[in-house]
Amino acid sequence: MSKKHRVTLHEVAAHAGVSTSTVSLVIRNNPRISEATRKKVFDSINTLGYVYDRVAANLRSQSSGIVGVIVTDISNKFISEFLIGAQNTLEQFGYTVLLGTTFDSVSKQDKLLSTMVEHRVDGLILNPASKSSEKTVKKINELQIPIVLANRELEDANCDYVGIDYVKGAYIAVTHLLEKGHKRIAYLGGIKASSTWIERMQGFQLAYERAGLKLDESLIIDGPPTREGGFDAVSKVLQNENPPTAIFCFSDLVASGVLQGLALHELTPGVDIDIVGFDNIPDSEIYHPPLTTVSSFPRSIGIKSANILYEKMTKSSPEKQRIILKPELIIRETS
Amino acid sequence: MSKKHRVTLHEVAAHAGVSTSTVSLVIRNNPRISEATRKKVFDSINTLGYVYDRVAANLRSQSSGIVGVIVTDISNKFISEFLIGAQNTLEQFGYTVLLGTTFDSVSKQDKLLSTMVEHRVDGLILNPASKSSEKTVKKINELQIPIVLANRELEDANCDYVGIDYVKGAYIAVTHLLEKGHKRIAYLGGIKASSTWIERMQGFQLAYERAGLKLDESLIIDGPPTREGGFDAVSKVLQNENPPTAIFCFSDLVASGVLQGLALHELTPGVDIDIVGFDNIPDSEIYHPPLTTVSSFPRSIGIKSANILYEKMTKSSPEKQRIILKPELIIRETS
DNA sequence: CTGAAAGCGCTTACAG
DNA sequence: CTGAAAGCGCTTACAG
Repeated sequence: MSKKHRVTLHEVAAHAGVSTSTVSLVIRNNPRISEATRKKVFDSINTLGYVYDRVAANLRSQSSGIVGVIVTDISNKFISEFLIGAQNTLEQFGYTVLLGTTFDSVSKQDKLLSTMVEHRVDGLILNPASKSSEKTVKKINELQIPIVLANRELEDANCDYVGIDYVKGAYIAVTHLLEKGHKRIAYLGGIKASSTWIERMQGFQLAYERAGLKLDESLIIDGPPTREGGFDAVSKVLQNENPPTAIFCFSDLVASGVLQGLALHELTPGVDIDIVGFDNIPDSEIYHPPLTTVSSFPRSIGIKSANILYEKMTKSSPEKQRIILKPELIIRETS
Repeated sequence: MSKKHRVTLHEVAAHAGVSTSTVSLVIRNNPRISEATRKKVFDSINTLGYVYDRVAANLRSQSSGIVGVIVTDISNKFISEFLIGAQNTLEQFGYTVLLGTTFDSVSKQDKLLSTMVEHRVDGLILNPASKSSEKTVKKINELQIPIVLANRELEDANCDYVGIDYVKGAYIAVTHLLEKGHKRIAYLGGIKASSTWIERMQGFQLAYERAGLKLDESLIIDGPPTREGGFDAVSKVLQNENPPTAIFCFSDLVASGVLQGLALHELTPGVDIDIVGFDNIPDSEIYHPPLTTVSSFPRSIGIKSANILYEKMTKSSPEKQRIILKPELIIRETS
């Protein structure tokens, strides 16, 4: 093993006494090579310490074996679970994952999209930033590679999509609160411009309509889909002259901030005020107190996204797919 | 914009009426190209919709612009925070991150290491699997690329390292419990073979020694560094004929499982039994009840790791570095 | 079942 | 300040 020089196919071929084509075929397990030759080549590979150069292979074969996955925030458990599902599935198919995190910034997202294309990714799974604009959609539609959107749908984007039914999720959560007798329910956190926020809002309204109630706009406070966002939103809504008796949170992460804020005001969730989250992240179970929430299925979304992408990358004319998973209500101690 | 064909440097050169070398230099912002030529070339790039092909560039220039980051578990908040730090820093330096998750499996780690090298990553940040063996170390030492280890040190590995002082962290946690009058303290979770477990054990022992106490091996139960691991360990230790009055947990994640297990036995943390975690992940603050824990600094570790790796990738003969961050005790309600 | 030759799309000296 | 030519390390038809 030399220090700087990388062993090439040529050298392996020379050492084994065959042609480079043969070595290439052996490496890729092509069955039309005889067992004897195969063994000879593998011996040479081992003694020379040859390392396959995918960069060269990719240039020649015009595919990279790399899939880009762009998400908004890996420290959000929902997203990290989603990522695990996508990554595991992709790796099983033999792909490697190039990860990008946008922190919900559209400009960062644009940059990542460009970088990934320059790296010739074979496909892309995108969990779009909340404020993705028409410009983003245009860019995505111009991309010449398979792409699937996850968790958040983009209007007019010509892509496959995997997500959950946020309308229904919000509907069951709010209906649960209404059935408990609440008439003033707040909706806290999440970016108003995003499809995920809008769809929850639709479910929220639907539940109100069916109950024959009118909603109070002053109880709807949007903000970043983070713990801080939840903390700020609850602080604001508690200053309302007629404060809510229950809160529907955009996500469990937002709910965690809401719980923090309530503790500060010495309000006990489930007693003084009812709270419902969204996502059912594992930690919601050990929040203080354990959080009632809507269960979505991030890992399944990741797996499904990867499967669809794989089909798009390998089949010639796959059908466009749109998969919507059904949510469930998990009742714990905050309601 | 044609549908299948990718525009090449050649075509841009022809369109702009210059040579490919010139286009190449323009793209890479080489200052020795005149402003006029530069503009002409950029115009052609835009009208043709040219996309830079890094795969080709990388093959020729023998560097990929990609850094591999291999971690044990992105759904662990400590790790995801670490990743954010590393990734942000690396991206600022212009690198793209190829992510690998081992789920603490050594064989998966081996495979990922190979894949990354085949993709010609320029450098590697490795958060080693708990049971990484001598074989792993040998493999790492043979790698011809810069590599920095994070969070867990590997004996005899010839690498830079960034982590925190686990001995001291465990020492301050256990001393805190001893000062509260506890004499039977359990140590739950974590893999016995890993440096992170061993170092905490050393701190644990040191605290006991200074207090003039002898430790009881039956209160030391190792296991996977996960919530499930914590749950299982606490279930076991509670069956001890002389159960502990306090528990030092390998990590906050383990502590979350311990809290779950205690709830099942109707023991109230901070009242019936004291608990201390390790990591100070954001959620520990809203655990039920809020967890006393040792604060480590995952994001800083990520940032430091990336900085050191960058130096190694760019400087010719950097000094070997070993950075150990100091932990702090955060007292909340479980003790 | 195996080999000789061309080429993927860039960058790199080198020449002018 | 710019161009012609070689080459990075593979894979891909094609021929035998």
